[in-house]
Amino acid sequence: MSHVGYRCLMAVDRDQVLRSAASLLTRKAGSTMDEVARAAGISRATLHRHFAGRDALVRALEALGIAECEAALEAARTDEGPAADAVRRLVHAIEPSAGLLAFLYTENQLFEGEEQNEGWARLDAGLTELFRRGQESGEFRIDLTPVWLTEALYGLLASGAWAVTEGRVARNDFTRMIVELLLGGALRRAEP
Amino acid sequence: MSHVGYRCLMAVDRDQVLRSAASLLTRKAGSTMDEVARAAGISRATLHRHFAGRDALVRALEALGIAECEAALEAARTDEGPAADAVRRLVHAIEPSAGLLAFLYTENQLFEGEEQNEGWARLDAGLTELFRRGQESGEFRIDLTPVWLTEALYGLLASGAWAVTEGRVARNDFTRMIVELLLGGALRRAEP
DNA sequence: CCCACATGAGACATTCATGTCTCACACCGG
DNA sequence: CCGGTGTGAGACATGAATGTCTCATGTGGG
Repeated sequence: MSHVGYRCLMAVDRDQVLRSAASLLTRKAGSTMDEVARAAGISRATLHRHFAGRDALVRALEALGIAECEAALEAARTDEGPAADAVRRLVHAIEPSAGLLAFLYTENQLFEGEEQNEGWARLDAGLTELFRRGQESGEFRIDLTPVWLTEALYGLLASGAWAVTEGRVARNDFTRMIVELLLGGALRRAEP
Repeated sequence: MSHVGYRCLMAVDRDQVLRSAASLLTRKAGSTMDEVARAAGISRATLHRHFAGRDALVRALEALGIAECEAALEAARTDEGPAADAVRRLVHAIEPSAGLLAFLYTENQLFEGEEQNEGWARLDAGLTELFRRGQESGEFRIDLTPVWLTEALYGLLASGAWAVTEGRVARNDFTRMIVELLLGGALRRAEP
């Protein structure tokens, strides 16, 4: 009856279900609750015992995505060293979460309501601060606003994840492609 | 009874309805057929007389988006002059369609089916060719594949349109922000 | 051995968007 | 004035996904 006993008896951990759902919805955003359940190897009833409904599931995925991104932001130590290197570390750390991020990016349900998770605001603030620091240190150009650079990074992460799942970009090139484009742009540099 | 008479008597042109739907769905992707109808100033019945169903409407919007992008690709004359200038002309020409493009970008229904509009393939080919030309002329770096640059451009257009509607980026900065980031990147150049 | 408990399977009601239909009305040309 | 025609309003059926419920089953611990 104890909580410990309860959790240990669960055939599938709630977190496992969440990961499975993230994996499936990343590939097929319109999946049914039934499909999500089957993908996790459980029944629809059990899925409902973990998440009250589809909305709750999506919200949980949102929280998971935010948590992973915040962990990546933390792990990348974006306040240390050159900003360009920090961006590289950050993208590399976010890479495993890029698929989930892309899914959340297209789940407009999350943003249509008036109240949106404050986690996004914290993430935005962290990223924006990184770009602002890079501008202040003279590494980044100042004619592109930190806010836009943040938005652009989200967009590149999403399209990068999409391009990988579609097989148009090699999985191993993900981080490099994004970082090189975001920082260096497409133009050939004069001389290294 | 003639076709001419039929069309002239329509209070609202089918194209107007399509534009209105594009405008609404760009802002609220999950809008109902009823909302789309009301936004166009017509009844749901009339909307169904124009488009057999929601699927048909989305397909029509897809065709519209493709047509607009192809027109922009044409107008930008991407096979003339420096590739960088061509990219700038192209983004500028696509700007009015960016919102619609962003909507289609998130409408995964369009890509889940096995058969997808060949217009996208033509667009991809045109964009990829532009980037390839830029690489060949020595303007663009060769370590970023033309396919990735194409995908990245889509992503930047979508996130740019989104950022503008959210008020995070000034509407007038749309083209410049995208082009400058795509071509020049965030790093401060050594010297102009 | 027995009990507690999580689970799977399935039935069931509900909700919502959609698709279809009818009918009355306004308008326009003859 | 009158018939044709497009339209709006609304009723109605449909289908899909969802949310809720019950019950049988298996398993693990006491």
